[in-house]
Amino acid sequence: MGIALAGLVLAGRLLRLHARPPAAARPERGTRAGPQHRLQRPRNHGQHRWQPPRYRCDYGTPASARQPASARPDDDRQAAGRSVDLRAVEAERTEQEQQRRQKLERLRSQGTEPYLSRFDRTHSSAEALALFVEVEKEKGAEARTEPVALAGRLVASRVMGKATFAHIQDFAGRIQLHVKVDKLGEPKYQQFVDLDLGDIIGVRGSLFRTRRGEVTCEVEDFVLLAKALRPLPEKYHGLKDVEVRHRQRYLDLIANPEVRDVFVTRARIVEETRAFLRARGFIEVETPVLQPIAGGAAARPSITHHNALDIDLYMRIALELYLKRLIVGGFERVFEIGRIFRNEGIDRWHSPEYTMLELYQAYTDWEGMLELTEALVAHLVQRIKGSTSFSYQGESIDARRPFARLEMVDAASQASGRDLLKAEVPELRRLLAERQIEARPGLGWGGLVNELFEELVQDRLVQPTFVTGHPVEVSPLARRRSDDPRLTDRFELFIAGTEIANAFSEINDPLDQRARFEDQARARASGAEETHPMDEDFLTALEHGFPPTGGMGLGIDRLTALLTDQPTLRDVIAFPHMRARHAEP
RNA sequence: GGGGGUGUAGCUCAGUGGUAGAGCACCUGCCUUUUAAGCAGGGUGUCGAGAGUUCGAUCCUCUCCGCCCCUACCA
Repeated sequence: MGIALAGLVLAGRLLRLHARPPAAARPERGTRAGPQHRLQRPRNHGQHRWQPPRYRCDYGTPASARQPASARPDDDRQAAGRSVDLRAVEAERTEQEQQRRQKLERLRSQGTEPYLSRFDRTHSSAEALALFVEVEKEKGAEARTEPVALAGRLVASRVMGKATFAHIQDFAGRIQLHVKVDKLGEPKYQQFVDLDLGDIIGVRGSLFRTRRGEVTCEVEDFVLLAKALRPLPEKYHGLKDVEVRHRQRYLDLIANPEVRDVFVTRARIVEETRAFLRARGFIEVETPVLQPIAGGAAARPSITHHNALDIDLYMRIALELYLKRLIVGGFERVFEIGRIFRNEGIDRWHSPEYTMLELYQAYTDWEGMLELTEALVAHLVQRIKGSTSFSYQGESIDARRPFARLEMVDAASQASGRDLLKAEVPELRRLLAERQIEARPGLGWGGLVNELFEELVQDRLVQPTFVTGHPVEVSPLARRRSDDPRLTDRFELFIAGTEIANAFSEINDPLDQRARFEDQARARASGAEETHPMDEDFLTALEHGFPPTGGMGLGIDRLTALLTDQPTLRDVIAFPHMRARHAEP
């Protein structure tokens, strides 16, 4: 062990890495006791040592089925069967996994710790390539740089006897390594050859350009930082299986570098949005995710339970009602970018949890929101795409201002060949029926007009288009139009046939708001499935005085899908929800 | 929810009523500027799960499960 340790320390000095000695040499840190000590409260506070959380998560377990863990009848059986299970697990491992585990054991028995704690690299792959190009300018084609330290995942290896070419991959890209036995010496060279694809290593060496022209690190020393126990997906075709790409996104990210770009762009979109809003005087806030009433939209919520309060809570379906409470409290420009949850269907444009931007600005109205939304979207397109237009799934999208505008009722009237402002409910139902569209029960004039719009117009709105003047019936939180009480001061922004943003002049008449909630309750009673719930606490806030306010919501995931040219929302959500896989039916 | 497609080696995919193949990966050997390295040898698999038909099923039938697409609901 002593010799092995010395070798490791030597390697550590060479590479300036901070390798921890093997576990056996540092008993004080080799167990879980270390981290737990840090969680302990000071001794003079009595017996308050760290303990596991008292309440286990029994979410979803019927009360009748709950019992102490020790009382569960199958616990003993599981404990007794453990060794058998482990053998079964071992037998189920693939040959490659077994080989890698054996290799791991061999390394440990030789005194090499295959999982180190730190490696100080000097350059990323991209920085190293740039460095070489700079040096090459001065010294010409035969240039060699000073040694650099690089780290990454081994993704390709071409062993050619006494020399090996390999590639490591880091966040910035890939870089080639050249490993020669006469640089490393026989034992160390053999260790390199024994590495597996997927292992994470650190290397040190100078940079040069090969005959074929690739900038390459001539490895003088290397260290294994983390052994991979499972093989990588195929190097040429990448990982194609959509199910695996989603369930094991990390493999997708390793094997398909363009996937990383999507999530980097997603982060940039959020950052640009924040910067844009901050520059306009908006303050970012956070409001409850768990809510006693799931309001701000008409959607089915997910439900959860809080043990200490012993109340059921809903996962929020919108940010709206709490942000408005902040406006009541005197905030004049607020926004939140947060996850919301809707317990509904999943398809290419719908996800059970998604990220919404909502913002509220006092003393402005829907037209102020329209200006802001148009400016924000045009700004994001410019910043992300570097242009005023972009391509989405083969369709060219022109995001130059001003975006098109369309009155919802006008558009639906034109598409249906009838002036819907003058049409009555039976005629609207007939228009829908003629087109084999089944109108949901309980819909009135506004709901049916909205239905006609969605069926006949929405899909055709490929270019950015503001649709204005939604019916009151489908807008329980939007201010009524002064010149037509059936409509509201509202707009939605459509791009590529999908709704991206939704905004309106907020209701600041608490009595009107109460009446709207009551309308919603009536709609529910006559069969509408999703209606806005009554929220007395919110009404109380409005009754204290709510300034004229414009509000807007924007779907970050959908916008990201557009700006990254991804066909579905799943492609811009790192870990999309999927059904659990069952071994047995 | 309804319709269609799909599931075969670690990955990408062929294929057949007589228990299975290719490329990459992997294992053995050779190879010191290669790059989808190459050459020689090796198949490592509950053919998604269960039942049925059959002498025999990965293939045919039924049921179930996952995933994808369309459709319905929601944004």
